[in-house]
Amino acid sequence: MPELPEVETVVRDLRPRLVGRRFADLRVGRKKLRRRWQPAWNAQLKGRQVLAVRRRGKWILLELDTALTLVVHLGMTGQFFVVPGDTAADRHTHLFFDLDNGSEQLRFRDIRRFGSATLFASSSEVDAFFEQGGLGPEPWDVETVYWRERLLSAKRSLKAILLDQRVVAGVGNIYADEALFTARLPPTRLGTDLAPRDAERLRKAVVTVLERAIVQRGSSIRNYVDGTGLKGSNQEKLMVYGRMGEPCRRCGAPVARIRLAGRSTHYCPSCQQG
DNA sequence: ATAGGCGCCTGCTGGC
DNA sequence: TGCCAGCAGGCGCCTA
Repeated sequence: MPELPEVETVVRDLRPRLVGRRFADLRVGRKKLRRRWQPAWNAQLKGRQVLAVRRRGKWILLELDTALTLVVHLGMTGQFFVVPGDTAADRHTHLFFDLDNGSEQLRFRDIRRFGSATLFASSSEVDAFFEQGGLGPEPWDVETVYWRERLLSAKRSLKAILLDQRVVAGVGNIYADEALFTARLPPTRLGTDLAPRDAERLRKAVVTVLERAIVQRGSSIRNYVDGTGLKGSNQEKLMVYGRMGEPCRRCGAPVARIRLAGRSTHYCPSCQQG
């Protein structure tokens, strides 16, 4: 579900609500998430204070005192938000953190449970974890030369390249399609076939669509909510994603949908011939 | 070395 | 109404 803009919105919402506060108590549901919760973490987390809330790619990092870091991924349907402690919870809510006196709670809710929460003992362990996964740079840190190298390093479609978290961190299915539309490049084009000026246009388009989506507080297609439980509005601004058969907002031709890189892929056959 | 398929899960929609 | 297929903001593993 959530890509970089959605995760960034959650982080920005959580930051003022969490920094400086303590996990007075916590409760963990029985259903397992993608990465197994270790029972020993309960005792380690209890009483910890939140020092910082950060994002790296689609990962959320809660930095705690005593160097602990809770690393959360929202998967497809994950939600991470603060609500009054007496708010009703359903069977899909898996983690409950009482903040200070428990008048408010940080909760992790995830219908499909592709999400995860993992406790690391230090920031260097977190770094090693990202290193091991080969997590690429944040989109705004992608340099022209690096980008060119990555496009040329393998013979695969632009869509597959954009979805590869090792190339650039944070882009998912929605914003890959949106960036390709903005750059006016077909998703099936091979990275090895891009002229330098096309590559540069795509690099910039990724940043543009992500920044716009952050301003709109993310795209709520189905399940996504921000750090307070509210929907974003970027779904109203999408140019191609989820619009198969509808007229292209630029030229009026019907938006097409194909299967590419294992994912549903939307594009305008007329605009994206680059 | 890449694409494609599957698995992990649950819920929703559309067709018959 | 019921059933079944197909779909979904992710990602890791396997095979050819």
